[in-house]
Amino acid sequence: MGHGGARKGAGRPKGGGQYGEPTQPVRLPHSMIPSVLDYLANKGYQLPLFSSKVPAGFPSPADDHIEQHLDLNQHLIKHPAATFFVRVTGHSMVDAGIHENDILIIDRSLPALHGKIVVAAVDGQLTVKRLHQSAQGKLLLMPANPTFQPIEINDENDIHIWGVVTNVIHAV
Amino acid sequence: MGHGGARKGAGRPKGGGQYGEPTQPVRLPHSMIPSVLDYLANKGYQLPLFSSKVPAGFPSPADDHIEQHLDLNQHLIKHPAATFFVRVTGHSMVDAGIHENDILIIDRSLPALHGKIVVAAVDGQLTVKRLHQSAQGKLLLMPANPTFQPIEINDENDIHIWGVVTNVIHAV
DNA sequence: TCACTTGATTTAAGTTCAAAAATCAAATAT
DNA sequence: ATATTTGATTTTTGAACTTAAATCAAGTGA
Repeated sequence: MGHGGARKGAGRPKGGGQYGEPTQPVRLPHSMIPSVLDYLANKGYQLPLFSSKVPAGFPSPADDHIEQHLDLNQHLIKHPAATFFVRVTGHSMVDAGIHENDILIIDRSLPALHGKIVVAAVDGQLTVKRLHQSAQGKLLLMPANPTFQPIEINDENDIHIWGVVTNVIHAV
Repeated sequence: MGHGGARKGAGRPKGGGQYGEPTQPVRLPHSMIPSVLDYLANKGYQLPLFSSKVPAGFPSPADDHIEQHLDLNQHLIKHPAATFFVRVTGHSMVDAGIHENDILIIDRSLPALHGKIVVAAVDGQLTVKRLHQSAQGKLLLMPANPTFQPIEINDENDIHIWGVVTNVIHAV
């Protein structure tokens, strides 16, 4: 009558699930469940990173000669709560490699130091400018066109620096 | 003796949990649990996107005047299984806005069409080049230096196109 | 003897359950 | 009268439990 019996290898195979490894139930907020499942399906967006100086005799990225794996969010966004994006309009920063429709990654938690490219609100409008610190210690927004005067940041005018540009994302 | 009693508003407040909304147990693979918790803590990296043409009288990004929310992975990576990154070495593509140490996003599933910037393996080395299709329909990799000859892609030489560059990520 | 069916076993996956947390109100103490 | 303690209530939250899926081996029939 006995069919089967206690033995090694019987039963549903270990690691035969959809993830190929042990799982555990964790509670997720309702609104994030679809997004997390997408995140899982894409393995956390950990994609291979190659270097163009590495010999590449193997035409498939699915081999072992991979420098490392990268998640864009983790790599580009150090302070998620303090980071936002700005889509560029106009061509005022082409000399800094910033073009129309580029997406800028802005970190509000970084100090606005001399020479940094910043996003500021000037006349109620967002603008991207390079920050200069004068000899007197005053902060100036440098315009793209040198015939215009630098814009000083002080308590009188209503100019606020929103944050420092950390990366430029350009669609080719 | 009765303390408390059935009444509206008694008990632990609804939405008082760590997520402020109902939750549900979902099975996750062990290896992804830390990464998913990080993903949740950062609200799925859905960060605000502003436009620099939008009036910005409000100095805080934490207000309602936000164009939309964006997740870099979802926005930049349309085919996760076919996408990889390449870190740029050298200055051969500066005219296309590609600089040393930039990270290129490559999609292997896009057709390598005339004019596209592609990553190819030439002489066992990864290189970034613009693709040209000649009048005869031959595919050519155009070198940065015009004194060099274009490299033809055919069955004789061992040149493979790995994928099409979709975006350039540049650290300022 | 070989192919097919049936029962046992083991893991996967999702639901349910029970303990913990947080709040309100009555009871008690100051 | 005011502050503190205690019990009741409701939701959260992590773990236990149950059902389903997949595999092996013995039994059955051709």
